[in-house]
Amino acid sequence: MSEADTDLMELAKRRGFFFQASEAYGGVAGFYVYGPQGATLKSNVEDAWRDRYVTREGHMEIDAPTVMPEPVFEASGHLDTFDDMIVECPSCGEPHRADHLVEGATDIADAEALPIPDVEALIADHDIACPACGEPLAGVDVTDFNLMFETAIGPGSSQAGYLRPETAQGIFVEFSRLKEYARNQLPFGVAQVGRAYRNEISPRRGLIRVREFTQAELEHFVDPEADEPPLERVADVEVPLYSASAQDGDGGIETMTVGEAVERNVVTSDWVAFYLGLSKQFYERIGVDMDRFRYRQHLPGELAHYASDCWDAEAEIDGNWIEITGFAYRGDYDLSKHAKYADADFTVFQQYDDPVTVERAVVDPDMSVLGPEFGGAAGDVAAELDRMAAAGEGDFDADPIPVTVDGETYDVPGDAVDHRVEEVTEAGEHVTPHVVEPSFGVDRLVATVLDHALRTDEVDGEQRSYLALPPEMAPTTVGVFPLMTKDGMDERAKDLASTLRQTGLSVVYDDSGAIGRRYRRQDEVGTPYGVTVDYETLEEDTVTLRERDSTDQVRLPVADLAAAIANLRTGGDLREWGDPVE
RNA sequence: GCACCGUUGGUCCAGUGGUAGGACAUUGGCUUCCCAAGCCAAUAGCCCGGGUUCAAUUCCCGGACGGUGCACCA
Repeated sequence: MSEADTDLMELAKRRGFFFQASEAYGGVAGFYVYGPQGATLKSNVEDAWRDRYVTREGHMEIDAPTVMPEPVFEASGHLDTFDDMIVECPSCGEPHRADHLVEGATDIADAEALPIPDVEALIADHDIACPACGEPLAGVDVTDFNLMFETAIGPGSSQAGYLRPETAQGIFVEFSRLKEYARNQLPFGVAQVGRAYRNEISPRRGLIRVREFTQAELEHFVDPEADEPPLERVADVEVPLYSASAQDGDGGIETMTVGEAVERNVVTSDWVAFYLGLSKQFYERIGVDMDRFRYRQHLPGELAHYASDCWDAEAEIDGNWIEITGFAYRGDYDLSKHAKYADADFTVFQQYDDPVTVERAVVDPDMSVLGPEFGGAAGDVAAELDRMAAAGEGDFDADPIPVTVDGETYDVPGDAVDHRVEEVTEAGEHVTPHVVEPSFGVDRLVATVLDHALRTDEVDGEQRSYLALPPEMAPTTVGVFPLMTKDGMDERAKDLASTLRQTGLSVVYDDSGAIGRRYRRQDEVGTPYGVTVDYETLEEDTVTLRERDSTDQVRLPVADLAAAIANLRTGGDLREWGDPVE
């Protein structure tokens, strides 16, 4: 842990950005509280995200429950793939993936699918030993460790539920309603900002790996055949790319435009490329240092069970690269899985430009004949006839027509089956949309923004540490101080603070201690502007306005203050608003 | 989950088998100050459980939490 990291943790705790939860009861690993500064900062980051990915892109936002019933996660694959079979060596204590050990010792390719008793038996039968120390593992319990938090829904013999491990499932599950709201038009995007939960084996490094966290996810549903991303909007955006091949070889980060990345096929999915470009602008806006930022492609073995191409946005914190966003092309994996398990429609009907006419074989079996003839099997026979016709199988000119169901052959009288080829006009088709998913870890964004904002410098020979947060992100926008608490300066300053608050600004009033100390206090929590009421204010209605990063000050009329601050927030120049002080 | 190290006012640290001290911060007063000034005062602490002991914040064991390494991270 470096000095900078320690400094940041200390600052975060002392000034109320974030701290360990439930410390009064000894604390619990992987849970954090955002304090008064941190909660506002986080909310500012979320607002900027909403503005970028929902408002400006014309997508919709929903807010789904964090608890969902078990079948959701059977469908999503999280029950199977999100849990690990652990066997712990009784001798050296090393935990191992039991299924991996079995796969290594046998021909079984997918031991994870086996029940635990079978895996335990296989370990005994094959004399599997601990890879670390050689101790035989026969007879040692294999335990399931699922990274999802389980809960019970309702009292008594309630149904099992889980805290969602990603917000995305709350969107996929509600797809059929959501597509209705999108008036059955692809493409459309659904966003969600909310909590997700993973029972991490080993939470680490402050906000970086926690058990309860906030995600901001966008699920962009597109027609894989017809929809193209508006690449021209981001074609000229330069992005630092760290490709899989560069990671394999000795290559490094290569900066190129999005257009070039697509051209050279460095990023294979155009949709992913589009979001890499769009998102870079977002990161810059919230204060991520672009010198400590890169897009890294997942290595083939690293891909999630649902993803075909995946890039992570990574930020360097304290010498380590951490994932702050995953950009995945999830294909139709999720919607197809839910379609299989759930009782709803996970497709969108796409109308053709012009209806097409196709020839289709249809059968119309006479059930008044099949029924008495085959009894209970009649329904299955009819279904099989249907299938045969659609597949172009079987000989419908024969009499009788042989139909095989469950290994038994039924002779269907030829005149009981009306078989013909019809011309059918189709206006469109049901398409399972593909999903492009930018998935942001909000807590990691906050951690990055703080880490990248922390500065130290010297003012008039005194050390100063401050957070160079973008004004839009800063928890407080302006501090108002009376130079002294006498001759009415404090009253005047309180009035001014109140007036500024009415304009919607986040304002702090402080009259404690010397003026310099008050500037430092606000510097430390990243407040970008400071206003000081002095004797001249009382006489001439002017104040000094101070900028955090430069500590420069100008004097300007009180009447101009709100406009000046609004202008500075959007990149204005302090010196255009008044004469420099000293 | 394993291993090593750590845990003392709000924060960062020092220290002790007889329950503790500093720095910074905070609050009040003096000072009336435009970049952490000075003086006075106040507030505030030994992670939890068990053991050894007349006595444990200190020693021993266990736990929780934190850091690091390994494993894990769909």
